[in-house]
Amino acid sequence: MKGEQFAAVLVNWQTRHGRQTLPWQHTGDAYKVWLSEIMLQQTQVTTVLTYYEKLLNACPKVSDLAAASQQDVMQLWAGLGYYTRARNLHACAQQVVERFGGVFPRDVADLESLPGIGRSTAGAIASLAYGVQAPILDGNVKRVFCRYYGVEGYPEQSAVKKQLWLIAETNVPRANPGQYNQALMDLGATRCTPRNPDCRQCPLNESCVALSKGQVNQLPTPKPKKERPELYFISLLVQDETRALLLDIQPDKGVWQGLWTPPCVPCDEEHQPAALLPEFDQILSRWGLSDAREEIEEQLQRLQGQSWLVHELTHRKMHFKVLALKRSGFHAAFHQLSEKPVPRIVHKLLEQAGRLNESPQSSMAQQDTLDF
DNA sequence: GAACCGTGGAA
DNA sequence: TTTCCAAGGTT
Repeated sequence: MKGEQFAAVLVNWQTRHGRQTLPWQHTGDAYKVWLSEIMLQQTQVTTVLTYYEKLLNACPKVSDLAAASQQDVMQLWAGLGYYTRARNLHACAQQVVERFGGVFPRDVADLESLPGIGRSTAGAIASLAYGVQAPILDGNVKRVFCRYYGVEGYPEQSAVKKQLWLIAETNVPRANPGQYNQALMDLGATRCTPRNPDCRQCPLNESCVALSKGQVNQLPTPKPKKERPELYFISLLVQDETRALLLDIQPDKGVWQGLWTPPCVPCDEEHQPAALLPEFDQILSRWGLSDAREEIEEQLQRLQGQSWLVHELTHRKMHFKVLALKRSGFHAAFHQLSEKPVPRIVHKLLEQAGRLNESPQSSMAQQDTLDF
């Protein structure tokens, strides 16, 4: 199928079968399109919706976001993951205000010069918000192209990626580029899915190379598997009667930087108490909790028989055990969870602590609190 | 290039 | 249960 017809078929299909009611669609608002595109990077629509509404409610305009504090932005993002996106989001909003007078540029190169906006996101914003003839190449589009054109090889490989971008550039139409790009994404999300694609209801099924060759389930070529290092931690949950929790900010390197977590001591799978006690001594001393040393020692012994709480990241497999303390009175390092940006694991750890504290006949599950 | 960076849902 | 991967970008 030639480029013009390829686009026409997709646009026609999008009108009848594509998604039309997503909150950032049909707004003509580049701020909303940008916000949704950043949140949707490596993240599914259903996950994004609540975060999108929450952030847009807090920051109706890009100038509101630019004026917010970084901690406020992180808190609005907390739980979504890939937190560099949140820092870039904030920096981008500030640059749009400073460099472009509070209006997102329509030029793709200008868009790409902004933090957190790469080539695909720039094309999405330009085409969806401004009707600029610019291609996109996200995971959905890669999959559609790999199958329709029978492209073999892992899509992130540079030669393959180059070929896919060439296809994307060639096909994007002058007319309705935004709806065409939306069609590609909708097709990938609802018909040309990673598994069990619905080729019967695909508008491209008469000329799809993968379908004609019976290669739909082999394309795109899967990414090579990587070993994930397994990491083990003992986390220390100290909570007072107001539910305030001892939290510390993560350093500017590594996972969860800029977010707040309870102290976590790295260890090995065996985690011998004798080896860990000095580490906990340091933590207790730092937070003025040295009187809890014996209790910690007892709990470390007890932890030996317990199973690990697993938290999987893209490139790490993390294991946690929970050590819980109750403390009364004022501590400057104690914070309400609602007041600090915390990663999801913190909620998991608290749930775990609540379960451990539960008496057998108590069925009331405590959330985000230790049972006093 | 390749490593890094979260989380949740589907099968 | 495990595995895969979702509207990627940055270093």
